[in-house]
Amino acid sequence: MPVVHVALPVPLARTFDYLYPDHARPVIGGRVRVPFGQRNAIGIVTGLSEGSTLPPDKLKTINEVLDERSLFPDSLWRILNWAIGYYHYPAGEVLFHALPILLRQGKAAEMTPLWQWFATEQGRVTALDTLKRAPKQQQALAALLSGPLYRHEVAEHALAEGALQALRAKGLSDLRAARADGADWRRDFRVEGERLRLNTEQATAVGAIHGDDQQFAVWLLAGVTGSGKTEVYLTVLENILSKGKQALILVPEIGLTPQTISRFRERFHAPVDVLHSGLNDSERLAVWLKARSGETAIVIGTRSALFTPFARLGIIVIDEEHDSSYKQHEGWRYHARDLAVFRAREENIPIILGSATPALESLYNAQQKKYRYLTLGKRAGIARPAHEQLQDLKGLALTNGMSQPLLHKMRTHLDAGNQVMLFLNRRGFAPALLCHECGWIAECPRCDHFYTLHQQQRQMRCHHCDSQRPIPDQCPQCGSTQLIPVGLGTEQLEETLASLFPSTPITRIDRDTTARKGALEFHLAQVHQGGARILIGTQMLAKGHHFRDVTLVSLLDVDGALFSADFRSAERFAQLYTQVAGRAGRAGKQGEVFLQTHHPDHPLLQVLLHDGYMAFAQQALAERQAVSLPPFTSHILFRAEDLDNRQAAQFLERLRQLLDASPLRDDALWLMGPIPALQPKRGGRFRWQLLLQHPSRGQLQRLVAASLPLVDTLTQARKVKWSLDVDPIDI
DNA sequence: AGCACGCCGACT
DNA sequence: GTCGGCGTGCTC
Repeated sequence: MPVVHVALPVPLARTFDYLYPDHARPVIGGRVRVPFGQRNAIGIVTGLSEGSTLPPDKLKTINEVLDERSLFPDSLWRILNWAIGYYHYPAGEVLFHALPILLRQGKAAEMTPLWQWFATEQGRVTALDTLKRAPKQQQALAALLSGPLYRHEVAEHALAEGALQALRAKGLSDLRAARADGADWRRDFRVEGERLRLNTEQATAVGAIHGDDQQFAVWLLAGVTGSGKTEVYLTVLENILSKGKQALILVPEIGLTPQTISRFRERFHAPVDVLHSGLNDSERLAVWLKARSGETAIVIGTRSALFTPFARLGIIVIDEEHDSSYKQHEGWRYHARDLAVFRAREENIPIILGSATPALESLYNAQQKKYRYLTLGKRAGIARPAHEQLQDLKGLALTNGMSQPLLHKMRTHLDAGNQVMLFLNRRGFAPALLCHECGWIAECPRCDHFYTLHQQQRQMRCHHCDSQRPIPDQCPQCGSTQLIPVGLGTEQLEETLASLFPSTPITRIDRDTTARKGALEFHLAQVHQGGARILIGTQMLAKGHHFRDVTLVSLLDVDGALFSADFRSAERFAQLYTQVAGRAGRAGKQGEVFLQTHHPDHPLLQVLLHDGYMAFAQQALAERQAVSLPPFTSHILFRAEDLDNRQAAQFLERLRQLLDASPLRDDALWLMGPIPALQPKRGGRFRWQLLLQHPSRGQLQRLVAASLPLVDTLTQARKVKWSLDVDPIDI
């Protein structure tokens, strides 16, 4: 009895067997509609076989076959199936994750016609003057006279749908379904726009990649900020695209700037598609289809763009490869950079990992000769490296977190007509609200975490669970009205600076000021136009934004970043610092970086400042090796949470016993836990974790793979919410 | 994840 | 007497 194995989007490791339908032929990698419990579900066929382990009378029949061919090119199919095993995540969830929403819902995997506005015959002969009383319609008709306009482009042309509808009512315009032009870009591909002249290092890098760009190779391109990595990508792409092959560019979540996109668009006479958060579901599907058919040449996108199918993929570029947004933080916790390397191998194409501050893992791989190392050490153009100054805060009076020397520096730079950028990694007004009489502190009951005071919104907010409460007038414990904010956040910093520099415009960029769509772009534009002279921001501000007139950059709270329980915090700080330092003083102006700390002698700071990121990285790698941390060992982290603060720990304890008892367990395995998570309570749930560490990734994988089927037999498994994180980056 | 079944508390 | 709370179990 031949059956079809189907993966369904449910958190279950197994697939389900179905009988063939009468008139259609299911294919591996294609979707089917099947009865599942009481409902109908869409599944993906993972295999066809001659029989099932279940008796035939238990099997149901496939209702409908949705695809005549696989939705996944072979290489993508192999990667996803490998990832199911590596991340120990249910097949259905992984496969569905890799599809656009509309395909998950069962929509056809074919181009839907795009609606296009055009001027009717009557519209074309009508004099524009007759629409004098309706300027919007006049504008719209004028636009149509120069050519038809896709409906989704209406807003981009600053036109209104309403005006076009009004024209239609007058018989001057109409809508028609149009296929997007299916012209083959390869026929008239050419490089256009202004090519920058490459310096020696850039030319060497391009030459090396160019010389070996027809097969798998991982290139780690370590280029200091401003050294022209993008120009290297563009030049390498010329060769790939001219052979008719496509390119995939991954960028971090907030690195998707209009400037980056336009550089790709301007350089090549070829279609460039961007997968950004502003797209709706059908636009995403359109990009997916165009990439699969080979109709688009370049796809630029964030993490999930990795799963785009391509007809002829020729290269992958991961920009800012160290960025933590490449790691998915919930559900299927894949790392897009790691999967991209795997994909490049499967496709037998080159991949470029670019960063000014490569991840220690990547540098280690380069040392192991798995990656080929290219370096760009010179800042392109006339920019000079920034001066660095460590300010010892011990014994100094602080004005809301700022020392006198810093304020003095700020004045000097502002007086010279330049901009100043201040980093403080704490949004809100103050991180706590305290009663002056009795010492009571406002705490979120669901997280046991202090509420952050947000004065503008007149609220206290918990930054862990996002709950909010009004600011109390009185202490609930003693009734005192003397409630005082403790500590410093960006909101308060802005207020303080506004009184210290009353005539200087200030812009604050953090999650609170950029929550509204387009708000970030608005603030950035304001800074670029010089409308803001002091910039205050959290880490958000560090990534990818280049401001020409910023000459002073300051990290106000270095110590907060330096002393943390997470062994990766030093690496992250070094990356932030290096990125930030690179922001100061471009365009020929001398930049300065000003660090405030109580520990100016900290060895990490010393190495970082005197010898730079790469020297720091060498030292950090040596330390990791000495204490057997990644990349010298491999981690798998089990997390569990409960409501009573008993079950999660119990579950992990039983899991630990189970792992200890496994025949695959060896002496090299190091088990840590169960211990409370770094954030032990969140949203009313108690969180625990169990860390597995092993020098051999393969051994660790085999142990976990063999033990997981037994986890479901633990009685606590259903009572707690548990998950597994392979190669966790926040422990 | 959904969805049904099932067995105990506050309502017309 | 019923509506509905969410614990438990199953989905080819």
